[in-house]
Amino acid sequence: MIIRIDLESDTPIYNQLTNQIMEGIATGELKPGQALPSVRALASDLGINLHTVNKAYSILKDSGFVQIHRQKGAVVQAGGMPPADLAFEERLERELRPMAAEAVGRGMTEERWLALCRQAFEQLHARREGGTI
Amino acid sequence: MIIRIDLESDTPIYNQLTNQIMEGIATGELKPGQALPSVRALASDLGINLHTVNKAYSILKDSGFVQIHRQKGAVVQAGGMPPADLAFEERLERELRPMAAEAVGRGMTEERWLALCRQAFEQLHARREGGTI
DNA sequence: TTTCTGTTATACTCGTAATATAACAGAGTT
DNA sequence: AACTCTGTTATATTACGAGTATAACAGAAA
Repeated sequence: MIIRIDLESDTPIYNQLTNQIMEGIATGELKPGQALPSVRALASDLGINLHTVNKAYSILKDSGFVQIHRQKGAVVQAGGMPPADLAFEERLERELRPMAAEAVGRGMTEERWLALCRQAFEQLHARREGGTI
Repeated sequence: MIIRIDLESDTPIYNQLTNQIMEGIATGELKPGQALPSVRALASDLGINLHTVNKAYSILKDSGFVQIHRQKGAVVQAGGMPPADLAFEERLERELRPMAAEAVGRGMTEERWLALCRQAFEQLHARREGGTI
Protein backbone atom coordinates (compact mmCIF):
# COMPACT_ATOMS: atom_id res chain seq x y z
CA MET A 1 0.00 0.00 0.00
CA ILE A 2 1.30 3.38 -0.99
CA ILE A 3 1.01 6.11 1.59
CA ARG A 4 1.40 9.71 0.61
CA ILE A 5 2.05 12.47 3.10
CA ASP A 6 1.42 16.06 2.10
CA LEU A 7 3.60 18.29 4.22
CA GLU A 8 1.87 21.36 2.77
CA SER A 9 -1.57 20.20 3.85
CA ASP A 10 -3.22 21.82 6.83
CA THR A 11 -4.45 18.45 8.09
CA PRO A 12 -1.93 17.03 10.57
CA ILE A 13 0.39 14.28 9.39
CA TYR A 14 -0.92 11.78 11.93
CA ASN A 15 -4.44 12.42 10.64
CA GLN A 16 -3.41 11.87 7.06
CA LEU A 17 -1.85 8.61 8.20
CA THR A 18 -4.85 7.31 10.13
CA ASN A 19 -7.17 8.28 7.28
CA GLN A 20 -5.14 6.49 4.65
CA ILE A 21 -4.74 3.38 6.76
CA MET A 22 -8.47 3.36 7.46
CA GLU A 23 -9.05 3.64 3.73
CA GLY A 24 -6.69 0.74 3.20
CA ILE A 25 -8.70 -1.34 5.65
CA ALA A 26 -11.97 -0.25 4.09
CA THR A 27 -10.90 -1.16 0.56
CA GLY A 28 -9.44 -4.45 1.70
CA GLU A 29 -5.96 -3.47 0.60
CA LEU A 30 -5.01 -4.15 4.19
CA LYS A 31 -6.31 -7.59 5.17
CA PRO A 32 -7.41 -8.50 8.69
CA GLY A 33 -4.48 -9.98 10.56
CA GLN A 34 -1.97 -8.27 8.33
CA ALA A 35 0.90 -6.56 10.11
CA LEU A 36 1.63 -2.90 9.58
CA PRO A 37 5.20 -1.63 9.41
CA SER A 38 6.85 -0.80 12.71
CA VAL A 39 6.64 2.78 13.84
CA ARG A 40 10.33 3.25 13.23
CA ALA A 41 10.29 1.65 9.79
CA LEU A 42 7.28 3.59 8.54
CA ALA A 43 8.61 6.81 10.04
CA SER A 44 11.95 6.53 8.28
CA ASP A 45 10.17 5.40 5.11
CA LEU A 46 7.99 8.51 5.09
CA GLY A 47 10.71 10.76 6.36
CA ILE A 48 8.82 11.71 9.49
CA ASN A 49 9.23 11.20 13.18
CA LEU A 50 8.64 7.99 15.10
CA HIS A 51 6.21 9.70 17.45
CA THR A 52 4.03 10.95 14.64
CA VAL A 53 3.51 7.41 13.37
CA ASN A 54 3.03 6.20 16.92
CA LYS A 55 0.26 8.74 17.44
CA ALA A 56 -1.54 7.53 14.34
CA TYR A 57 -1.22 3.90 15.47
CA SER A 58 -2.50 4.79 18.91
CA ILE A 59 -5.59 6.41 17.44
CA LEU A 60 -6.20 3.35 15.28
CA LYS A 61 -5.79 1.17 18.35
CA ASP A 62 -8.17 3.27 20.45
CA SER A 63 -10.66 3.21 17.57
CA GLY A 64 -10.41 -0.57 17.43
CA PHE A 65 -9.01 -0.81 13.92
CA VAL A 66 -5.72 -2.43 14.86
CA GLN A 67 -4.35 -4.49 17.67
CA ILE A 68 -0.91 -3.94 19.05
CA HIS A 69 1.24 -6.99 19.64
CA ARG A 70 4.10 -5.75 21.65
CA GLN A 71 6.82 -7.16 19.45
CA LYS A 72 4.97 -8.21 16.34
CA GLY A 73 3.89 -4.64 15.84
CA ALA A 74 0.49 -3.30 14.87
CA VAL A 75 -1.78 -5.71 13.03
CA VAL A 76 -5.11 -5.04 11.36
CA GLN A 77 -7.94 -6.13 13.63
CA ALA A 78 -8.82 -9.70 12.66
CA GLY A 79 -12.45 -10.63 13.04
CA GLY A 80 -14.58 -8.03 14.69
CA MET A 81 -14.22 -4.60 13.21
CA PRO A 82 -15.61 -1.95 15.53
CA PRO A 83 -19.30 -1.59 14.71
CA ALA A 84 -20.93 1.59 13.47
CA ASP A 85 -22.64 2.30 16.77
CA LEU A 86 -24.73 5.25 17.84
CA ALA A 87 -21.73 7.26 18.97
CA PHE A 88 -20.17 6.92 15.54
CA GLU A 89 -23.38 7.89 13.78
CA GLU A 90 -23.66 10.97 15.92
CA ARG A 91 -20.12 11.97 15.13
CA LEU A 92 -20.79 11.41 11.45
CA GLU A 93 -23.89 13.55 11.67
CA ARG A 94 -22.00 16.33 13.41
CA GLU A 95 -19.32 16.31 10.73
CA LEU A 96 -21.76 16.12 7.84
CA ARG A 97 -23.86 19.08 8.97
CA PRO A 98 -21.48 21.94 8.11
CA MET A 99 -20.63 20.31 4.80
CA ALA A 100 -24.29 19.97 3.89
CA ALA A 101 -24.90 23.53 5.01
CA GLU A 102 -22.31 24.92 2.66
CA ALA A 103 -23.63 22.73 -0.15
CA VAL A 104 -27.16 24.05 0.36
CA GLY A 105 -25.86 27.58 0.63
CA ARG A 106 -24.14 27.17 -2.71
CA GLY A 107 -27.32 25.93 -4.28
CA MET A 108 -26.30 22.33 -4.78
CA THR A 109 -29.23 20.03 -5.51
CA GLU A 110 -30.00 17.16 -3.20
CA GLU A 111 -29.47 14.75 -6.10
CA ARG A 112 -25.95 16.04 -6.70
CA TRP A 113 -25.18 15.95 -3.00
CA LEU A 114 -26.29 12.35 -2.68
CA ALA A 115 -24.43 11.41 -5.84
CA LEU A 116 -21.19 12.67 -4.33
CA CYS A 117 -21.89 10.87 -1.06
CA ARG A 118 -22.65 7.64 -2.89
CA GLN A 119 -19.53 8.00 -5.00
CA ALA A 120 -17.33 8.47 -1.93
CA PHE A 121 -18.76 5.29 -0.45
CA GLU A 122 -18.66 3.12 -3.55
CA GLN A 123 -15.14 4.08 -4.55
CA LEU A 124 -13.95 2.23 -1.48
CA HIS A 125 -15.82 -0.91 -2.44
CA ALA A 126 -14.64 -0.57 -6.00
CA ARG A 127 -10.93 -0.71 -5.54
CA ARG A 128 -10.77 -4.13 -3.94
CA GLU A 129 -7.80 -6.44 -4.33
CA GLY A 130 -4.55 -4.57 -3.98
CA GLY A 131 -0.87 -5.07 -3.29
CA THR A 132 1.21 -5.11 -0.16
CA ILE A 133 1.91 -2.34 2.23
CA MET B 1 -30.63 33.45 15.29
CA ILE B 2 -29.10 31.79 18.29
CA ILE B 3 -25.39 31.12 18.11
CA ARG B 4 -23.76 28.76 20.52
CA ILE B 5 -20.03 28.65 21.10
CA ASP B 6 -18.50 25.62 22.75
CA LEU B 7 -15.26 26.68 24.38
CA GLU B 8 -14.49 23.03 25.19
CA SER B 9 -14.70 21.95 21.57
CA ASP B 10 -11.55 21.22 19.63
CA THR B 11 -12.87 23.07 16.59
CA PRO B 12 -11.72 26.68 16.66
CA ILE B 13 -14.23 29.32 17.70
CA TYR B 14 -14.04 31.14 14.38
CA ASN B 15 -14.86 27.86 12.62
CA GLN B 16 -17.85 27.24 14.84
CA LEU B 17 -18.98 30.75 13.99
CA THR B 18 -18.60 30.44 10.22
CA ASN B 19 -20.31 27.04 10.26
CA GLN B 20 -23.31 28.25 12.21
CA ILE B 21 -23.70 31.37 10.09
CA MET B 22 -23.48 29.25 6.94
CA GLU B 23 -26.17 27.00 8.39
CA GLY B 24 -28.27 30.08 9.10
CA ILE B 25 -27.92 31.14 5.48
CA ALA B 26 -28.66 27.63 4.24
CA THR B 27 -31.82 27.30 6.30
CA GLY B 28 -32.99 30.76 5.36
CA GLU B 29 -32.90 31.94 8.93
CA LEU B 30 -30.56 34.60 7.65
CA LYS B 31 -32.14 36.26 4.62
CA PRO B 32 -30.16 37.69 1.71
CA GLY B 33 -29.49 41.34 2.36
CA GLN B 34 -29.88 40.94 6.08
CA ALA B 35 -27.20 42.59 8.19
CA LEU B 36 -25.17 40.60 10.67
CA PRO B 37 -24.22 42.10 14.03
CA SER B 38 -21.07 44.18 14.10
CA VAL B 39 -17.89 42.38 15.04
CA ARG B 40 -17.79 44.24 18.34
CA ALA B 41 -21.43 43.60 19.18
CA LEU B 42 -21.31 39.88 18.39
CA ALA B 43 -18.00 39.49 20.16
CA SER B 44 -19.27 41.05 23.37
CA ASP B 45 -22.52 39.12 23.02
CA LEU B 46 -20.67 35.82 22.80
CA GLY B 47 -18.03 36.82 25.29
CA ILE B 48 -15.19 36.42 22.83
CA ASN B 49 -12.71 38.71 21.16
CA LEU B 50 -13.39 41.12 18.34
CA HIS B 51 -10.68 39.57 16.20
CA THR B 52 -12.15 36.11 16.44
CA VAL B 53 -15.45 37.32 15.02
CA ASN B 54 -13.59 39.37 12.44
CA LYS B 55 -11.75 36.26 11.26
CA ALA B 56 -15.03 34.40 10.83
CA TYR B 57 -16.52 37.31 8.86
CA SER B 58 -13.42 37.51 6.68
CA ILE B 59 -13.72 33.82 5.81
CA LEU B 60 -17.38 34.28 4.96
CA LYS B 61 -16.45 37.26 2.81
CA ASP B 62 -13.69 35.39 1.00
CA SER B 63 -16.10 32.49 0.45
CA GLY B 64 -18.64 34.88 -1.01
CA PHE B 65 -21.36 34.36 1.57
CA VAL B 66 -21.44 37.91 2.87
CA GLN B 67 -20.55 41.35 1.64
CA ILE B 68 -18.90 43.91 3.82
CA HIS B 69 -20.30 47.41 3.79
CA ARG B 70 -17.79 49.46 5.59
CA GLN B 71 -20.18 51.07 8.01
CA LYS B 72 -23.32 49.06 7.57
CA GLY B 73 -21.44 45.97 8.63
CA ALA B 74 -21.52 42.50 7.13
CA VAL B 75 -24.66 41.63 5.18
CA VAL B 76 -25.73 38.29 3.76
CA GLN B 77 -24.95 38.14 0.07
CA ALA B 78 -28.05 39.30 -1.76
CA GLY B 79 -28.70 37.69 -5.11
CA GLY B 80 -25.96 35.44 -6.31
CA MET B 81 -24.78 32.93 -3.74
CA PRO B 82 -21.43 31.47 -4.70
CA PRO B 83 -22.16 28.47 -6.93
CA ALA B 84 -21.17 24.90 -6.11
CA ASP B 85 -18.37 24.86 -8.63
CA LEU B 86 -15.83 22.17 -9.39
CA ALA B 87 -13.41 23.38 -6.75
CA PHE B 88 -16.09 23.06 -4.11
CA GLU B 89 -17.10 19.59 -5.26
CA GLU B 90 -13.49 18.48 -5.10
CA ARG B 91 -13.15 19.80 -1.59
CA LEU B 92 -16.36 18.06 -0.62
CA GLU B 93 -15.08 14.83 -2.12
CA ARG B 94 -11.81 15.12 -0.25
CA GLU B 95 -13.62 15.65 3.04
CA LEU B 96 -16.15 12.90 2.46
CA ARG B 97 -13.57 10.23 1.65
CA PRO B 98 -12.14 9.62 5.14
CA MET B 99 -15.62 9.68 6.65
CA ALA B 100 -16.87 7.11 4.15
CA ALA B 101 -13.75 5.04 4.75
CA GLU B 102 -14.40 4.81 8.46
CA ALA B 103 -18.06 4.01 7.81
CA VAL B 104 -17.11 1.17 5.48
CA GLY B 105 -14.49 -0.03 7.93
CA ARG B 106 -17.14 -0.18 10.63
CA GLY B 107 -19.42 -2.21 8.42
CA MET B 108 -22.04 0.45 7.81
CA THR B 109 -24.34 -0.35 4.90
CA GLU B 110 -24.53 1.96 1.93
CA GLU B 111 -28.24 2.47 2.62
CA ARG B 112 -27.55 3.68 6.14
CA TRP B 113 -24.73 5.90 4.94
CA LEU B 114 -26.91 7.55 2.34
CA ALA B 115 -29.75 7.91 4.82
CA LEU B 116 -27.50 9.92 7.12
CA CYS B 117 -26.25 12.04 4.24
CA ARG B 118 -29.80 12.70 3.06
CA GLN B 119 -30.87 13.57 6.59
CA ALA B 120 -28.06 16.10 7.01
CA PHE B 121 -29.12 17.79 3.79
CA GLU B 122 -32.85 17.79 4.35
CA GLN B 123 -32.69 19.03 7.92
CA LEU B 124 -31.47 22.34 6.53
CA HIS B 125 -34.39 22.62 4.16
CA ALA B 126 -36.76 21.57 6.89
CA ARG B 127 -36.18 24.30 9.40
CA ARG B 128 -37.18 27.23 7.23
CA GLU B 129 -38.70 30.42 8.61
CA GLY B 130 -37.00 31.56 11.76
CA GLY B 131 -36.49 34.57 13.98
CA THR B 132 -33.96 37.33 14.07
CA ILE B 133 -30.29 37.13 14.69
C1' DT C 1 23.45 -11.17 24.24
C1' DT C 2 21.69 -8.92 20.61
C1' DT C 3 17.93 -7.09 18.16
C1' DC C 4 13.59 -6.18 17.23
C1' DT C 5 9.04 -4.33 19.01
C1' DG C 6 5.96 -0.65 21.34
C1' DT C 7 6.13 2.66 25.22
C1' DT C 8 7.37 6.51 28.01
C1' DA C 9 9.68 10.81 29.26
C1' DT C 10 11.71 15.17 28.41
C1' DA C 11 12.67 19.21 25.80
C1' DC C 12 12.66 22.09 22.00
C1' DT C 13 10.91 24.64 17.81
C1' DC C 14 7.17 26.34 15.19
C1' DG C 15 2.75 27.82 13.90
C1' DT C 16 -2.03 28.86 15.05
C1' DA C 17 -5.83 30.21 18.11
C1' DA C 18 -7.30 33.59 21.08
C1' DT C 19 -6.92 37.55 23.65
C1' DA C 20 -5.76 42.50 24.81
C1' DT C 21 -4.93 47.22 23.47
C1' DA C 22 -4.56 50.72 20.43
C1' DA C 23 -5.06 53.35 16.56
C1' DC C 24 -6.77 54.51 11.79
C1' DA C 25 -10.17 55.58 7.88
C1' DG C 26 -14.66 56.16 6.11
C1' DA C 27 -19.55 57.21 6.62
C1' DG C 28 -23.44 58.61 9.15
C1' DT C 29 -25.64 61.50 12.77
C1' DT C 30 -26.08 65.34 15.72
C1' DA D 1 -17.18 70.42 13.53
C1' DA D 2 -17.70 66.79 16.89
C1' DC D 3 -19.27 62.39 17.85
C1' DT D 4 -20.18 57.68 16.99
C1' DC D 5 -20.60 53.85 14.50
C1' DT D 6 -18.40 50.59 11.11
C1' DG D 7 -14.43 47.44 9.44
C1' DT D 8 -9.35 47.35 9.28
C1' DT D 9 -4.67 47.11 10.73
C1' DA D 10 -0.83 46.68 13.90
C1' DT D 11 1.52 44.89 17.83
C1' DA D 12 2.17 41.99 21.73
C1' DT D 13 1.15 38.25 24.69
C1' DT D 14 -0.53 33.78 26.32
C1' DA D 15 -1.70 29.04 25.47
C1' DC D 16 -1.74 24.93 23.03
C1' DG D 17 -0.91 21.44 19.61
C1' DA D 18 2.01 19.49 15.90
C1' DG D 19 6.23 17.78 14.93
C1' DT D 20 10.85 16.69 15.91
C1' DA D 21 14.97 15.03 18.58
C1' DT D 22 17.06 12.12 21.96
C1' DA D 23 17.08 8.86 25.26
C1' DA D 24 15.82 5.18 27.87
C1' DC D 25 12.79 1.17 29.33
C1' DA D 26 10.38 -3.52 29.01
C1' DG D 27 9.16 -7.63 26.69
C1' DA D 28 9.79 -11.17 23.13
C1' DA D 29 12.42 -13.52 19.59
C1' DA D 30 16.70 -15.04 17.29
